[in-house]
Amino acid sequence: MTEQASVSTQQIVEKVWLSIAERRLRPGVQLKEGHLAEIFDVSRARIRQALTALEREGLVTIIPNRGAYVCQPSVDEARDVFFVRRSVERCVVERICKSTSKADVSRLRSHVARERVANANDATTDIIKLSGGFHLLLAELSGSDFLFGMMRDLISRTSLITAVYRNTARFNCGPDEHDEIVEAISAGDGEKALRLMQHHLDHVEAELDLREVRDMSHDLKAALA
Amino acid sequence: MTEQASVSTQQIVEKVWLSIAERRLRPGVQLKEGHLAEIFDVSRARIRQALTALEREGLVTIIPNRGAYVCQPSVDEARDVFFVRRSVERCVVERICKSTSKADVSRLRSHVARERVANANDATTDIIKLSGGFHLLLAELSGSDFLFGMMRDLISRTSLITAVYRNTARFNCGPDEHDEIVEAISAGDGEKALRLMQHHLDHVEAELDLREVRDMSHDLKAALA
DNA sequence: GAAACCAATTTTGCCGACAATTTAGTTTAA
DNA sequence: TTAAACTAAATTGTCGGCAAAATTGGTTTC
Repeated sequence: MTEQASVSTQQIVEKVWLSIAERRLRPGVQLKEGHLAEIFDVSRARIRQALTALEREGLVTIIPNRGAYVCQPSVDEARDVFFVRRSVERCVVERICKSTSKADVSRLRSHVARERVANANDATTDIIKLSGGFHLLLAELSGSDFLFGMMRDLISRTSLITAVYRNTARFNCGPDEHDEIVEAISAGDGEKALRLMQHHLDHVEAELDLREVRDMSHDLKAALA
Repeated sequence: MTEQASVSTQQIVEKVWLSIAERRLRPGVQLKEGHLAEIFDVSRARIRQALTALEREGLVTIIPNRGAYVCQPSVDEARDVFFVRRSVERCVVERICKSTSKADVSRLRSHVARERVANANDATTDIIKLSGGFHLLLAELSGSDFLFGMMRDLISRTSLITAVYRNTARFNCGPDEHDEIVEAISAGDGEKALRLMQHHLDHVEAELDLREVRDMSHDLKAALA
């Protein structure tokens, strides 16, 4: 018999995060500690940790004595996130363009290459992770820890918003626009990189359907399977 | 006999936050769960919650299996926080200037008035809370939940940095500069408000002594008394 | 004399169980 | 018929205790 190592808090967070991003867990669903504990086969204490982490990332709302629910971002909140993202991403690109090393460009290129592979294979999970990861990598290369943390928050919130409001079947944060941005940075053309980034964010936001959605899935166990 | 209600998690966070901001808890000090539990007379579980909250605010670092320590922000990290603050505060002021109501200005004026009172009375605790609160109020009035949350993070980190690196005895975030900013906003002069805010942040950063500090206080109980 | 090792103590991580609160269902009265 | 009130079930909040990991202090060895 093999010793069955229990699931870590981080793994639970990622699993729930993915389930939300892939629209298997719908906004408004209550995440009951007991159910999750049973599903992941861990104690409720660990579930609790995961839920507070998810609250910090803006994916769930915890109401005292009432429980944790998948966030239902309003249209205003969605626009708010995109507004802040525009500012932050501008900041990031500006900083990167001030001092780019060859190693940085190489990391960016290899990341975009992985995005292409995921897209070619239609690997939904990888596509979601990597398209967010691109922007996260940019923040990392900007050299500001605080911007990095902020981008982390913004990306998880954007994932939720995209999951709720997107109307197209395809994920919109494709590798082509990422690629253009990388090449502009590599060429040292800061102006162009900034312009491309703004357009990129415009496209992502433009593909959202900003009508209110009220939908619930009670199939918690199946969604997390 | 009166029923002794136990201390809430939030109260513990605030208490530790203040102790750090007032330099009674020095950077690098380990915050042992057992000791804190004894000091506040609560269970370790609640201390644990408070510590994770403090970690999120950037005031303590939690190392797995090793414990929680008061953060020791490096000079680079300090500059990083101020860099981001400049961008965010610019964003906030721009948004406020676009649409200011009389009620907003009135709230700002009354806040600055409270700052004046605290300064006149030399009430250190109030001065710290209110000077941060001014910037937080600006973020609130900007109407962006995300900017508000970000400013919350930035302020707590700035408090830590100020506690570590300031060389003057006085707190620098005085009400006079705040007052000027409010009046510029009230007059609808966005350009001036922005300029004043930048100068204000310059002053705050300029009064920091950016040499490394290595100091520890073991007097945990006294610092929290 | 210094480095390495080992045991005893301290501290963190985790889980199960109990208490408090909320929710859902049923009864009762207007 | 409706609404309030009461009861039972379910869910969250909290605590104490135990296991695992790390620190400390002393001892041995080279």
